[in-house]
Amino acid sequence: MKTKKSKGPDAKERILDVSEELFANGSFASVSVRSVTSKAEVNLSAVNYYFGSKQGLFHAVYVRRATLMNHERLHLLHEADEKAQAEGRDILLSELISAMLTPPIFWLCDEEKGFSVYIRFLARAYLEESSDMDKVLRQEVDVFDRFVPYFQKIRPELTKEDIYWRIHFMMGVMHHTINHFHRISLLSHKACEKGSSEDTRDRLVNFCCEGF
Amino acid sequence: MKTKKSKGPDAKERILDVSEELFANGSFASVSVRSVTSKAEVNLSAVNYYFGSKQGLFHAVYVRRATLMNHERLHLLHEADEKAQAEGRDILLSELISAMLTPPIFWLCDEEKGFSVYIRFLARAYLEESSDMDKVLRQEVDVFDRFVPYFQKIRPELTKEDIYWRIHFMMGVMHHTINHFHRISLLSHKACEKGSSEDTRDRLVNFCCEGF
DNA sequence: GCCTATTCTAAACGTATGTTTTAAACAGGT
DNA sequence: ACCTGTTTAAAACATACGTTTAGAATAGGC
Repeated sequence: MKTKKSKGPDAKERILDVSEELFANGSFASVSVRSVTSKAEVNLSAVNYYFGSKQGLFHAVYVRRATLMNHERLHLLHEADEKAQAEGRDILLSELISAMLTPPIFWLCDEEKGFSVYIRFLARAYLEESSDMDKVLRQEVDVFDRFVPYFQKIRPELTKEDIYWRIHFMMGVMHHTINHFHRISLLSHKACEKGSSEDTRDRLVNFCCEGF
Repeated sequence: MKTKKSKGPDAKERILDVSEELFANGSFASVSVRSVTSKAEVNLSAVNYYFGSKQGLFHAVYVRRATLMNHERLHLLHEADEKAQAEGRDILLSELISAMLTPPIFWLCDEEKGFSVYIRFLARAYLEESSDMDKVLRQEVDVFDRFVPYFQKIRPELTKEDIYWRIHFMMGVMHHTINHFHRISLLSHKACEKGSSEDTRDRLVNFCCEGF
């Protein structure tokens, strides 16, 4: 019997928003259920009520936006593919890489929605040792598999192994860029500042294209 | 009054070894002082006795090998520089990048000593939010500064900003490779296995060279 | 207005945490 | 042997943790 909630913008959603942010800034263990519930202004037991456990909450944060992001990736891939076919040419390496990296990078720089927080959350989630995470990552792996044939088509000299390694490296650059977005200015003694999303994306895509 | 210790290979060192490993596999918060002391077979209070606090222990783990690693980097840089001068040529880009990446990557693949654990520890430490870490990273930043003029010499078309960005990306690929060393086989459906240290290093250096 | 399922609240539980304290054991130096 | 500084030991401290429980509040369906 679905009803309207009492407390404004849905307590459940508010918990997800808050924990997304906290998990983005700290490790799983360093974020307490109490810090979540107090910041979300819900009762302590709400987390266990809605998500069963702290681990369940973490999982829910991941799932909420993962599907959407991977759909965006596949959508961009599809678009680029159609455009290439229409122009009677192969898909470009930069288009492939851009399709993989643009959703997270754009989300990262998206100030308005909570997506930027999600991307930082994701990059951190990859480091959690929970055996859950491997299962959770499956979805992303499946998406990448869809890209592999395209890479092979335009770089036939590469083995599958080569391609997986390079995708692996690309994700590395990306996650690092995300996790240390704020540290580039420290490294460069303020020579570099956080630029626009396009600037960051272009630098990143460029680096990866050449590396590939 | 410096004396010989009673319990074999120095309790203090044993604590560092154990916590290095535990911090390499989990976040700061997820590692308990008790798990350290019990695995190191020392009394619970030993951590606070030797290092003042858990945070102090973490810091000590970092410091123990950081200086050595950065010395190795500078040593390789110096070697390459001398070799290039002797041959009357500019230093190669690959030599520069190799000097930065070889120490951590070789340590990573070094089965014998505890260095491999340290490298994983390091990559994780970068993500700890403690304001301490920024100070701790200064040392590495200083080393990279020594490399910048060389990059500028052989790539005069690049601005300092460009160079910092690319060093930034390189560290990203490296840390990711380290943190997800075990996951490459998951991503590739077992197509890729953890190869030799040379293989990994070469792939990595190559990717970074081209990206640069 | 009553019923039922859902949501929220407050309190408590048991355990694990980092740190401190107090005292015992120990190892040279003289 | 005695002293002194260092290291180990066991216990206790206070707090923070994730989770559970039992009951109050709430909202629609009829």
